Amino acid sequence: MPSRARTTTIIDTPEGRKLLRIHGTIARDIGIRIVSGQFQPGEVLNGEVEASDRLRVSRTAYREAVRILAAKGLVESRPKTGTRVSPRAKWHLLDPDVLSWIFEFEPGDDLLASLFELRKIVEPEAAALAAQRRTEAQVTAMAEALADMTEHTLASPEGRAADQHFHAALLEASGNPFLVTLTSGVGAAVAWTTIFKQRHMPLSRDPIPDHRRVFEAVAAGNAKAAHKAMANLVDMAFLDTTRALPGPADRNAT
Amino acid sequence: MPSRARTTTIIDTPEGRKLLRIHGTIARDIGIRIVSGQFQPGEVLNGEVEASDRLRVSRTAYREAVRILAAKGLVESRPKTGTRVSPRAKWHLLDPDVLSWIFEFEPGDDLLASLFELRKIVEPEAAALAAQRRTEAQVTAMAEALADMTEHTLASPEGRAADQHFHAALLEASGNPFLVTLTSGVGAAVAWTTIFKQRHMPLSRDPIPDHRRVFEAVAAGNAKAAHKAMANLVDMAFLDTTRALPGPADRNAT
DNA sequence: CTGCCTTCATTACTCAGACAAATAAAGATG
DNA sequence: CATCTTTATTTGTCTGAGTAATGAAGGCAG
Repeated sequence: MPSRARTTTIIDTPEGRKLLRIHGTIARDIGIRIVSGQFQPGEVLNGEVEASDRLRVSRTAYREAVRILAAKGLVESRPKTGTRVSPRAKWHLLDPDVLSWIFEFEPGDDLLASLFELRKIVEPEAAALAAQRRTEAQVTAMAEALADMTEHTLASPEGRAADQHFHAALLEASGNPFLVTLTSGVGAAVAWTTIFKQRHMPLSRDPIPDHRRVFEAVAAGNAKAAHKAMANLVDMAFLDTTRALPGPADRNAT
Repeated sequence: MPSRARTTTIIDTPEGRKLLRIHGTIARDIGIRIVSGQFQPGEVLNGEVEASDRLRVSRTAYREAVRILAAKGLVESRPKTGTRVSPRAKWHLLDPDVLSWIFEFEPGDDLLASLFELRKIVEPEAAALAAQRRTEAQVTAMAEALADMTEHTLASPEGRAADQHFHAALLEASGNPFLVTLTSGVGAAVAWTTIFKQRHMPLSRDPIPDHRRVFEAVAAGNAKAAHKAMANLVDMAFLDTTRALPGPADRNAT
């Protein structure tokens, strides 16, 4: 028996990506196909046996992948009927993984606009709350992150990490755990597209001053100013992102 | 061998609850213990073998439960170290299941306040967007839901369903899928507490007029009025909920 | 013909036991 | 003392069997 080349299952680990087990990679694969429209809502996936041996994995691994997708609202499985893709209304669109899968394939234009619409609603308010509630330690953390951002630019990984730290500290300062999860997930997904952006055009505009304005307003405890500064920052980020992503991307008009 | 009484595994299905498989019930069990603080972040769960035979289930079922929890960011498992509860910052607090688990055990007072803070930020804006973008069909749907709410009251299951339909239609009208998932999940969790509320006190105030004002503003396409009316509605809902939930609930001060 | 009940076939669900892979910690080596 | 190697433990994966749920087809009365 030639057996399978399973022992050499080197999981596709591009670079800074969290390395996944088999069930993780399969969940990601199918998840991407679902959010990209390759598997339409209502469509039934192949049965466990067929699917698992088409993918050359055990049923166990495949089933765990399906559990993950079901936990994120992408599929629903019942005996006799099989596993079918859920309607889009049931998808947990704000789940970090689902978001990353969406942005993995294509940003999606209208979805991107919706996402920034959400940011525009939430983040300024979060900044305003942070201005009212921030502790000294949080101000210090934001200051350090801002300094790191200034030193390394957004063109470097360190700079992007500093950007993330800045926003994380700000959200932390808002004192609302729901705002933290919401915006951190969204922010991570958007940041992922920023990398694409950097490839196409060097960098349209220096984002540091925008960040500095937000920081100073929060540090000063000026909620109104923080709100305004953050609103401006989101607007600018949206402009940068849309300008960088060229195509009309009309491959599937949902 | 007497075997086990597994054949009589009647899954605990209280009433209107979605009936769960074994892996689902286990995930829910552990999930509730995590969000309620019985399993602290950083703590490692029992090994798969020990845990699975303590629960009298197969390792497969237990593992699928862990996959679900991992998909929701509650745990992280690696070989040799085991499965450990993730820090709260990694939890997907806006996941519908996680939310329901949180509200299953204890509303949580500060968490409840944070949740309504989020609603207060998002829902008025969603109403404003709905006022600008709603189609005739969506207005009709909202009108019907409102009529049903008026007929049956919130004291009846039909009335609560109508309430959900009303808000769902409104969110749909906002044209932003992220707002839909965000608010529908949050709304469902809050609605779940409404049932508790009804048990303790009959009903403090008639919510119909609040809803009617929102509806009329949206139907008229008046974004500002819709924003204001919805803000008022959320405020009232918060007052009702906090007034109904009595205790200081000091059992675990996070 | 219609409506309800029973039977049946299909599918996911659960179980059991074995082996593989990863990795933190202990131990050996320089 | 530092670094490499070994080891033990835990999750990860595979296989094959049997169970439970359920939509659909068929039977039976009205």
